[in-house]
Amino acid sequence: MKPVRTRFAPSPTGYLHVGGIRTALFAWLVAKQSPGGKFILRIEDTDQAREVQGSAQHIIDSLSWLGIEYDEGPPKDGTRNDFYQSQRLEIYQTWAHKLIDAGRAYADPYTAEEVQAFREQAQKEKRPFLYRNHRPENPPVWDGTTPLRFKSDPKAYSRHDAVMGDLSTSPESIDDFILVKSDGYPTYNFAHIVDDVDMEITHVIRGQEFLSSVPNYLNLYEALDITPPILATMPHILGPDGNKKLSKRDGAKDILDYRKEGYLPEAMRNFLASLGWNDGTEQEVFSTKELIEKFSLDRVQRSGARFDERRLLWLNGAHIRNLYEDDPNQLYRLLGESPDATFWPEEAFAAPYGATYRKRVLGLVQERLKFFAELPDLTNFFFRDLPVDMSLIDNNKQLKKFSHAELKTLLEQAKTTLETSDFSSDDLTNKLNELLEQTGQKPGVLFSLIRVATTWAAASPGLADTLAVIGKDRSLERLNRSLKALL
RNA sequence: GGUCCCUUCGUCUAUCGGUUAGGACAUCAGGUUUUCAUCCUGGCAAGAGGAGUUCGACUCUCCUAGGGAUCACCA
Repeated sequence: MKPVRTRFAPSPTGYLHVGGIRTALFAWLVAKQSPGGKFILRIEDTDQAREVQGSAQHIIDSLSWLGIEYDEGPPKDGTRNDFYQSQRLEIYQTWAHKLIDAGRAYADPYTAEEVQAFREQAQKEKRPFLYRNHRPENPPVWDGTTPLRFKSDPKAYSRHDAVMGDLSTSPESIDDFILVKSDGYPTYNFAHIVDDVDMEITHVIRGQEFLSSVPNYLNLYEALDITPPILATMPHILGPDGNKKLSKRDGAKDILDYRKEGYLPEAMRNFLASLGWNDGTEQEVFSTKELIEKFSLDRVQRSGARFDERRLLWLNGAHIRNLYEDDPNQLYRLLGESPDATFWPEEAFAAPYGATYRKRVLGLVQERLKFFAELPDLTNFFFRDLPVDMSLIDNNKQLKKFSHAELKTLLEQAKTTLETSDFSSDDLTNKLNELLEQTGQKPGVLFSLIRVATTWAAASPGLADTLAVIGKDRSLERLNRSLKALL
């Protein structure tokens, strides 16, 4: 049994979005779950016109962020090697001549306009256009200045697709497609077949857009006397609305945008895998180790899955909580390691605060953190005094029933009591309970008031914990300031 | 139009002929001494339609409808 070798073969025409990266993930999982399996990255840059500068590097960076490391492929610094199709032109030439010699390829004598005329003619007659109906009887010798076409042998096929199951097609699906363009570059249809053989690829995993071309590929494999690899066709990921496949045009995000917003690669892998795959149990949260163990192509859904970012958000939160429980320092480290930016509020690195303080803050907010970029909103009041905002009191459903004078009296009492606390979390809890008795107020009123007066934030963690972290001096300072504001 | 694929809650999905059609996200309602979140409890919510096979069909077959892919010197 040959070792498993899978590949991801994008063309460098822009960034990667979730649709493309999911295909890469699945190919990677198939390779990793097999002992000795290899995952290969190949850049399909045979269309000079569509190539976008820097996108090969961008693809490499995206895979790297997601931890989808390839065993063979382009150098990480972006220099070109044999894993760029543009560097393999001689190889395609050699194979092209094999086909010519075998009488299975011929020079296309028509101009683009002539072919177009055939096409329109067929369309007018409401008949499918097949180039092979116009196959020239005595094609000229191919000199490389015209396209080279495959001389097909149309027939029906029944085949098995690792995802889609048993498929069958009629001879109408097969035509004389172009192998080599007049600029000397091979088409995808030709190049990928040659490369997959050359690189000993065992599983070709790719998107649904290629499904209708597969009969042509099968025909070419036969002409080349090659046993086709295992073919697996992934259904498309659909955009948030409509039934169109997810595309950059419709605003599909660059996968690296998720890094910028502070999503965990682990969560992203989980999310991607769950779009169209599950293991048949009710498990939702998977570690990557589990994905490698449990993934299988035959459990991939055959219909398209709609991309729902809310699910990603939830999964990311779940993974953040797991991460923290495993090792609080791990989350802390990740927050500092982003190549894009620090996720902490700017003030978090000012003089009075150190790693210990930031870690305490993180302990209080980790369970409400969905992605790192919202950290400043969740924690800014730990690091700076927020401006007094009376609407937080006047719009509060508990507090708006009271006059400012009444609230001020309550707050005075709170201050007196809190001044006697050592500001440990436990002692604060006791003191706050005493205060409830003293004032006869409901916690809803008293705690809301103190919370707002010491943070001026719309939301915060539990009161005692929050005050303990903010500290005695600063908490009392803020109380004084709030008392002044409550005239 | 030709060829091919798909069709279970709003969304992602489970079900290998027999289930009160299950779970998760989202949403709604409660609870956990305030808020936000977490966590817990509960609610709402689905087999596109029609024939057939069968004792029995979401599951198998056919038809219809709907959706999608593709029909480039793009991948």
